[in-house]
Amino acid sequence: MNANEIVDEMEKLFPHARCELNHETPYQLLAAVVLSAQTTDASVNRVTPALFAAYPDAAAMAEADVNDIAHYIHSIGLYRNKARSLKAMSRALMERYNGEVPSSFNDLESLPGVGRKTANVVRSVAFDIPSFAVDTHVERVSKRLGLAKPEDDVRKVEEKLKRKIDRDRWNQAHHDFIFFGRYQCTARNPKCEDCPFADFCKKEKLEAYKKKR
DNA sequence: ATCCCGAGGG
DNA sequence: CCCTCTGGAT
Repeated sequence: MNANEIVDEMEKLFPHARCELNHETPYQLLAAVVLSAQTTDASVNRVTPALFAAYPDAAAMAEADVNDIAHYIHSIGLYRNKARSLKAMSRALMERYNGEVPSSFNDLESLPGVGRKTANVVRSVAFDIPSFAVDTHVERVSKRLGLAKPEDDVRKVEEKLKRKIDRDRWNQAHHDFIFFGRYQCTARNPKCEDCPFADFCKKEKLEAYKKKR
């Protein structure tokens, strides 16, 4: 089964795969993705309504007190770093981009608290520019399905996925991988019984590799 | 005890 | 490459 056929199967399993971070604007998506590091989307969605009611855009967040931001997002963890990032990112947006979220990868990645993964998600979801963000789910699923090698870093995984999957499918495939990873091919206790990829899965091999290092 | 749509610093 | 930041869910 080649990569495009794998994506076909994922889309049969999860026909409604999409971004699950609630947001109204590109700025709110950007902020929500920054908050989503090492946290579930459900947890982020619990804090963003009050956070965005208080600070709906870059102009408001740029003027906010970091401790006040931290109070709103405390329950999601890593809250000190994230509060600092939100304020610094928003100030940079005001100073360099007139408060608007830029669509270029380099502009996005230059923002405080915004790395490769966040920049790719914003380009894909907010601007519909073909991208492939590699997060914990995409990396795990790609390696289990043999689309990447155990020793590949996220950068290498992204390269391989882009090479193997048709460009016009990148944005949807990203969400297909996330849903598959989140609801079927979970990190712990994956549902291998009814998995269409079980016959060529590299899960055991991958765990053997991880153990001896 | 492990994992969750990571980024920055060493 | 590594480490740290961090609460909540399982």
